[in-house]
Amino acid sequence: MANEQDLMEKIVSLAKRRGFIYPSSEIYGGINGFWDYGPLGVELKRNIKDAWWHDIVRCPATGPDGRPIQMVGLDCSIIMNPKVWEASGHVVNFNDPLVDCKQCKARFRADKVFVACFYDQAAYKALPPGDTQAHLNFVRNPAYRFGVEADDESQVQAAAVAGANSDTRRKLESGKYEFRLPMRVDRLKPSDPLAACPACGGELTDARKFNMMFKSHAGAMEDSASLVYLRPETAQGIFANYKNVLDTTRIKVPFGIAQIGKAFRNEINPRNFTFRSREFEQMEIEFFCHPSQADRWYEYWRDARFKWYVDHGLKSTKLRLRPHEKDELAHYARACADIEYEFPFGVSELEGVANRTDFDLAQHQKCSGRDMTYFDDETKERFIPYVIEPSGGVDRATLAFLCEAYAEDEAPDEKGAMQKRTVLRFHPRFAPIKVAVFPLVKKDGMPEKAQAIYQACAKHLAAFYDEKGAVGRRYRRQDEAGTPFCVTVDGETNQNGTVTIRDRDTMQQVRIPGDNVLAYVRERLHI
RNA sequence: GCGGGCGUAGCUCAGUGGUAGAGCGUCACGUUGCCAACGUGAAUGUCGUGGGUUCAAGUCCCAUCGCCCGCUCCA
Repeated sequence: MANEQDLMEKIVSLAKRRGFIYPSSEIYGGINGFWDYGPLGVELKRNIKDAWWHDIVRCPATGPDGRPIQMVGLDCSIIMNPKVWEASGHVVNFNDPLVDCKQCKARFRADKVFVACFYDQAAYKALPPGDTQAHLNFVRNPAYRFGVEADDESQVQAAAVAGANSDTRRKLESGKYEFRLPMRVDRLKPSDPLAACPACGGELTDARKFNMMFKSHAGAMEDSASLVYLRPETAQGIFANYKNVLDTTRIKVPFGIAQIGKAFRNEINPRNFTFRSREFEQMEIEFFCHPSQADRWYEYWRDARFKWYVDHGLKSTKLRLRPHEKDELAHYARACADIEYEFPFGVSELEGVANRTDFDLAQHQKCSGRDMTYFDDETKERFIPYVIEPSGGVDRATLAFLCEAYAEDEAPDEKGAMQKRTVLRFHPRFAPIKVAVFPLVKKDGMPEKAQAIYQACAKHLAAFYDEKGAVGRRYRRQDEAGTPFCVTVDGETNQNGTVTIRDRDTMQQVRIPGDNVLAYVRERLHI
């Protein structure tokens, strides 16, 4: 763990030092949960988004039905009519503290749930005096404690007795049991094991407001009528536009709508560098299909998305595909799998693939009054499509690729002694800079020739020119930026026009004609 | 949210209540001949922020913000 912690610190440090990721508004002390991407970071992140958009929208694969996948893009506004969030369930119980049962997943208003105990007097008196732990264990024994829903404290005992079984009631009447310790659940200390679910007796989570949406006001008046939310997910914008897309594109089920965009969640506890941020970017597909085909499409997208991460360099040994257990599923989902990556700080979710059924469209149909059904002209069938949702975090993917790329190896210095080298082994598609061009020294016309090669490359791909300091240092700098190739103009260039081109990972150099640099790089990087 | 640790130069970090420091990095000039070269010089700090104690605070106290770790949480 110490090593992993060191590794994460090195990555954070490198990210800052080389301009990948900075703390947001750092000159004012930063702000918890917000991050900025620097010059290299913005290229990395953009490359990831571009690759996703290309592979999903522009050039989609063949689906499980043997036909090319139908996919269109969308870019929705961040602020929408608040009714969207009422329909989606995000606004539920806005002001009320809520608790969830960890066991049965039921949700209650914390100020309406009380916990108490029926003490077994005989057992209680038999406890060794002065043994605090024994008393605590006694009180927390699930056999005695219970939760009950009641409007206020005065009703707790009656409600508890009414809910008790006949055996318990007899013991209460005979004085063997005593009613004790009624306590509102949101007044317990966080995570107090006394908290018990009124439905099943299971352990409850801490009381908290579940609404994590950032709020603002649209218009001049800051009243409840002007209240709006920053979207906490991009999905609802797609559902809200589902009918528009159907009506304007001649697209047919099965098809998908893809979107990349910012979302905002007022996380209680941002943590782990950019992994859990309050402002983040999602790349998300809502794939609409016939209910009978949903399982098949779910499996297809789950496996396709997993493979995408593997194909772009995440080691399969560090990736997990974790299907959710039945009791772990959200209320709207019939199946869900997380694609997880083994970050230095632990295994965490990169992307979730869920079968959301017709929950969202049915919800919007109900709340908006608009018809969300689809009519299949071939089968003459009318239905609300099921939705398969692969939803990935762009910032999480960026962080995963950054962590995966980070490597330290050894390289000989000028005198032949081995020195530690830090190198980012990015997939070529993601490397922020594809090729760097150097003159070996700043004389004999080398800078001019190098500039010409740089200019030719820069028209087609991300290139970088550097003539400062020793060439070895420039190589190492590019290693830390993850640049796959470095081109050096030297004395021989003057004689025959050839340059050296150095590979980031092997550090081997080959001589090629200066005119061939662009073609060479494009061929090797498949771009 | 709770508990613990830490905030000093771009990075990593020293710093005993008494002049603000090192290594690396950055920049300039010179030198150069392929993997963090060398020489000379330079820039960079409200010591996270705000109060307090003191003749004097980077150092002690309080608050606050941020980061890290553990727990919790992540519809």
